Amino acid sequence: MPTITLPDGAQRSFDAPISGADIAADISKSLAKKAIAVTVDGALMDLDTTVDRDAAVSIVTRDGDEALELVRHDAAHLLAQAVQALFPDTQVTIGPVIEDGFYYDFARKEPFSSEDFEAIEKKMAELVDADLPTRREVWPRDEAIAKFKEIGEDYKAEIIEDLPETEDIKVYHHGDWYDLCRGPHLPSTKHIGKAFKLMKVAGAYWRGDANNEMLQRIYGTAWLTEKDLKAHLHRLEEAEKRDHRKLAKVMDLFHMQEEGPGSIFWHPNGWTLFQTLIAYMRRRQEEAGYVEINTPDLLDYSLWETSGHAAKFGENMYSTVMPDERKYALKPMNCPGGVQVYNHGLRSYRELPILMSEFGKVHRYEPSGALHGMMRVRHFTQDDAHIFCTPDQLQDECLTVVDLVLDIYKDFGFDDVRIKFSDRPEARIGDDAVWDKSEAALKHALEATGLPYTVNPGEGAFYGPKLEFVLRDAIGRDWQCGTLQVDFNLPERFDMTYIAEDGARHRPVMLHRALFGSLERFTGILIENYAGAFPLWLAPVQAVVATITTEANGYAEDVVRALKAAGLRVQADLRNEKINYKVREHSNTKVPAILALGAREAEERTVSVRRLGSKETRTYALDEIVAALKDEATPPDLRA
RNA sequence: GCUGCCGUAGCUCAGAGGUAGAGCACUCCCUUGGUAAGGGAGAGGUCGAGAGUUCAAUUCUCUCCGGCAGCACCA
Repeated sequence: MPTITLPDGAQRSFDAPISGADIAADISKSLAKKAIAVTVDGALMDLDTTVDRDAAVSIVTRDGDEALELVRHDAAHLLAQAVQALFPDTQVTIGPVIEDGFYYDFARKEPFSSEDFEAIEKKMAELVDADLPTRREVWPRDEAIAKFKEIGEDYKAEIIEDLPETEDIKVYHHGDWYDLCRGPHLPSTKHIGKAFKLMKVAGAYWRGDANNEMLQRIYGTAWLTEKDLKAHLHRLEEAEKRDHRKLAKVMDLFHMQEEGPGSIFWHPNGWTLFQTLIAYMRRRQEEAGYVEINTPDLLDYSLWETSGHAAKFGENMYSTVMPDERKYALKPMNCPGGVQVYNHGLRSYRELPILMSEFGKVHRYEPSGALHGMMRVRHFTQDDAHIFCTPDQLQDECLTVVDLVLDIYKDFGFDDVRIKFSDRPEARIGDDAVWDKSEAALKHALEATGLPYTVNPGEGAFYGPKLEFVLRDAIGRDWQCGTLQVDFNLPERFDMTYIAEDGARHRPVMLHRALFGSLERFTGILIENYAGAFPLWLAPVQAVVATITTEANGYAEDVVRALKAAGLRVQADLRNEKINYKVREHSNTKVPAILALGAREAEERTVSVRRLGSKETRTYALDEIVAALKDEATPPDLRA
């Protein structure tokens, strides 16, 4: 006879197995009305689940934390039900909950278009109004396969065939319509509500495998209330305004054109930002004991065969046979170049660790569909470095890199960096003892930060484990920026050695690390992170001196000269335009400080300053504002 | 690379089987104006490229190139 324990600690005993719904009813009438599911010993289950043993039970209502996921999952079913009602020639496959919503993958010859959405949404709303009750059935495996095959749902049949023998084949009915599903689900369609919206349709491979047929995936978003839905749509709109591709146009940072797919034409403003980032990184690295090198972009293909890139990465490499009949390839990575520098001469253990950095431009023939603004390009600059050290030094070096990268991200306002740890993959080189050591070193360095991280089992490089530092863009996409990898492979392939204390040659360990990762990608992330409103030290144009009347032109030139002398990036706007016009234009292009000058300022040797994002103006003495801006424009690493 | 959508002036976009329009930007003129668009005039396009259908294609069809969304890929 079950005794159930409620979240507040209260216990209730029942004479016979009892359903979640009845437990709710036993507690209160109002709760029974609001109940949509139960958790039994922490596991979320259907409301009609029968509890036949002692357990901790809580009744889930629409106010509970679990409600949103249930609503979204039911919304996915609702979508499938509506689609099959309207387009009977459609097969269903899977429809999971994702961040902010759900999707459902359909197989149908005719493409869906977003024009179909209105009709589908209308149908979904009708099904909600119909308040179709949910009914769960457990079917014998063979019958389930036969049934789904019979009704032409081959994908469902395939899913069941692949389910473990031990798993119940659960089928959820919503009215007449039914779907294979693990559950749980809401008691009826009414509980889904109508705060959902279909967002987009796109192709997706069956079971995520590019060798399989392509299905049509319809994405939707679903929320508990209309207000939440509106807020979400508003957030999306706001995020779109931060899109670096749009802002880069407005701010005149770079452009791309057809002849160079995935290639950036840096404009003066963008290049200034790029160079500011490099200068910053160069200082940080120098301070951390790095030396900087530079190696050729184009090298004989044999080098890439030695390194293993030809075999592993060849499809992504640009290569060409020249009139001298030699085959050359543009470097897709900097590491072999760095190794050549290391190998040029004998190395002593006394030199190690060697921290060798290179701002190297790498060239990768990325799949056309992967290209995305500055985030995924075919030619990009890495703030790369290779650390050559003894196995004993490995752990300390990892730790130093992790500390450095996180400290650097802080300078750019990134506090919530996602970190991923990827360990040994199936296909790998090196014996397990070496992997044990390298994984432990990397993991220890990571854990020393105290930051949360996720593990990607088996996702490491074939030559060693890696850390990825992931930043999120304005539209919610995650991009890997920094990385730290342990490598036992290249030292082997390139026969790298150092002379140890014992006078014999030993094999060094190599760390690959990039902190920004790609300057191009990091710039894109930065634009979105700041919505273009850069802190002064990063802003390509830090101040504009705008005249109100031509009478102030002479004085404006003095002001510009004074600001330039203080090392500031400043432009004069002496155009015959009203100050309103100038303020508007320079605000739109995100100039952090507008210094307006009229007859009064010229007379008093002052400037009237308006800062981006503020409507106020303040008047300063010239010396005062020059000093203040100079101070503010000091990069974070150069501050006292 | 795959599926779908898209490609018109520097930018944002409208348009239609009879060879093109707006706003902003640009040039010139007037205006010297005090913190988010002063007024006027002018210039600017092989309608992504190629082929086909048609009396006629920028518009319809096909191929290619490029972009967007997602998938796959991604040190």
